[in-house]
Amino acid sequence: MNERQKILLKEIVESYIKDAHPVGSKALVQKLKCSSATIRNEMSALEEMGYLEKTHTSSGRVPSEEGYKYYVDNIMKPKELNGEEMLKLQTIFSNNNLVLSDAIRECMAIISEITNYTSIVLGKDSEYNTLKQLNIIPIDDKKVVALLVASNGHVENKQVLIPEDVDVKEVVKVSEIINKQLIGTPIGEVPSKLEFEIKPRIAVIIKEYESVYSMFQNVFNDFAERNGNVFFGGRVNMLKQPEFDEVDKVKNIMEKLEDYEVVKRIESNDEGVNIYIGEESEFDKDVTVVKTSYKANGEEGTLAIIGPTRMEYDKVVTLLEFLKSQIER
Amino acid sequence: MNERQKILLKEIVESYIKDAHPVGSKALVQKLKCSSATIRNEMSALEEMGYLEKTHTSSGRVPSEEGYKYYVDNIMKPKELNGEEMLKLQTIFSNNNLVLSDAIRECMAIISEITNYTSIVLGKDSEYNTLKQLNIIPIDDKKVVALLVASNGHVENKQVLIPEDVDVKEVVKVSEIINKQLIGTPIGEVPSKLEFEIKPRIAVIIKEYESVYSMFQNVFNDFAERNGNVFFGGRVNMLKQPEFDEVDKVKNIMEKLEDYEVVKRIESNDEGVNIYIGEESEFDKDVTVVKTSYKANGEEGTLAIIGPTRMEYDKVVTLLEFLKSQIER
DNA sequence: TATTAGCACTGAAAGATTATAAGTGCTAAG
DNA sequence: CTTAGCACTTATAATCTTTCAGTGCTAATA
Repeated sequence: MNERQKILLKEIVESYIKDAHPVGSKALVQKLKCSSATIRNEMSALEEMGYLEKTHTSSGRVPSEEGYKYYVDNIMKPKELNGEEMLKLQTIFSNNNLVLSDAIRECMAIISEITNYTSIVLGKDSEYNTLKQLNIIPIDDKKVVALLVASNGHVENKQVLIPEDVDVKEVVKVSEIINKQLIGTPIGEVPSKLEFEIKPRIAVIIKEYESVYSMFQNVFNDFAERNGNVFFGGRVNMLKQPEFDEVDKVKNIMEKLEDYEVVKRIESNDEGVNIYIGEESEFDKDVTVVKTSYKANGEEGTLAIIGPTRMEYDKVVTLLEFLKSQIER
Repeated sequence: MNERQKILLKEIVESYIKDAHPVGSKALVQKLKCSSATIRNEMSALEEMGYLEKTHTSSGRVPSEEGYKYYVDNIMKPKELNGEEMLKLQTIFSNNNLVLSDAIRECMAIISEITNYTSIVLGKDSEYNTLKQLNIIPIDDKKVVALLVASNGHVENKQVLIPEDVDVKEVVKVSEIINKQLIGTPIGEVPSKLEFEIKPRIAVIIKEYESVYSMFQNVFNDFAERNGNVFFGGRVNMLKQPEFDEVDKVKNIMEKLEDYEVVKRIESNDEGVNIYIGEESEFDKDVTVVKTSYKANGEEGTLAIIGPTRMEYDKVVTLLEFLKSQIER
């Protein structure tokens, strides 16, 4: 691709991102300093190469998925953030009462507001995240609250009814065994340890051990695959984009966002900021997902922005990179 | 309103609920056993009275807000549930591992699925709900997890950074004082007791008591006005209704659903099932909110269904009543 | 050889026109 | 009081026309 074609692609992508209208040759004579005929020639070359598309035979050009990709990989320059926005994000990190994961969520909510895209924070239990404590708090003689605290500070709580034939005291006793035995175990390994190390031990001391065991199994399973660890910011922003003007399309995307299985797949392990445009976003041909992972103080997870393919890539990438740098300080 | 007019209104409302088409006079000759001209006369009487509307001069009739209200208050009969649906809901309650609040949420999710409307469960801290326990669990020397357990089994957890100049041990000490002093205090009164009874006491033993106090204040404030107590089921269902075919309209409604202040206003204290049609729904002129309160084992809250004014009122009311009866057993 | 002016052509979008169908209200007769 | 009959209304859909923003191609030009 020659230099002029690059400039042309850049201008087309940026103009289309800006106002969602197909770009015609005349609109670019100023920028390219050549006639519209020349631009048309280059445009049709770029179309040949697969970087541009027409909405109909005589319309202006629109970037194709490939076009966006090329733009993102080879043309786009990081956009410097405006001071106000940077300040907003920094202020949150300088608030000392705020714990990292809350700060991240607040920042992503702000980024959603700034950009009008939807943001997602996907927490992850690292393999270094271990069981710190299990508390059983009796509420009445039928119900206890099980509290699980992980070494990274995450807490899961679950109310459980104790089986008819079991005494609260026995449940507490089991929890003490678990505490002695399993503290320090990586969260992922807890269920299996529970089965092979704890179950036999409680079988000895409690008659109805099956039901007690399955009660704890229940609690820990929830912990291991907990869905509570997802945060959404600006979910409604999706509805503000002109490409999502059909309720049906929005419905499809929203349904995917409600489906934990789909959202979980966004998870990233890549240090860098990655961009999934169109079909590869797995949401819709007109959707882009920008994501990166973060890691700090034992906290670990994914930051993602989801919006139209016609996205302000430079801004989003810069914002995510900036937030990431703040997190890792 | 004479008998025939009642029947007419019933048929029009039900037909419109069923397929969202304005109802013409001819379509009803079968049901009313009189000529279309007679029906037209009655229709125009009902329109005069404000129960029907036309979408344009020569269209069929559509129920007005008043029409729905009259239908709901004076005509509608509770619909008997089909066995399969009843069974689904009952099964959830017969699952013994499931705690009441979780069962309620699952049921409302199912009701959303059955009806294609959106469901909301709004928990409420009753005045009988008291502080059961405060745990401080040190994560590292800068961070602790504060766990608050209420007498109804609800748990709130918050990670907090301890102020620079304060030692973890002091924080734990304060938590012990709070535990001794405040257990059994209704949640709503905790913040003020904290200020007037606890603050003076910790001032004596800790130098930097201001920052420790504000830390706890922070934690308890969150507990008192916690937003985590809202559950949504079938949020996307809104998008399936033909009256919500404009993205803009959907956007407005969705924005309100995201706004805790608005959602909180749904809260009901009424034993019965109440229906708020159109403007009085506070969401949109085409939205209806059906809601009722529940109370059982110290759990208390509101069940609400939100959908189009063109709602299957009989079914929704029956479902809510059935669920309520299950809860209160 | 690369650029550009010129021009015929294309298709979407918007407006005008018409036909159709589903409904109404009103009148007059049963 | 009910109903048949009919003129009238309006949305909806289909067809046609115009306009306009764009194209691609050709031939002339630097």
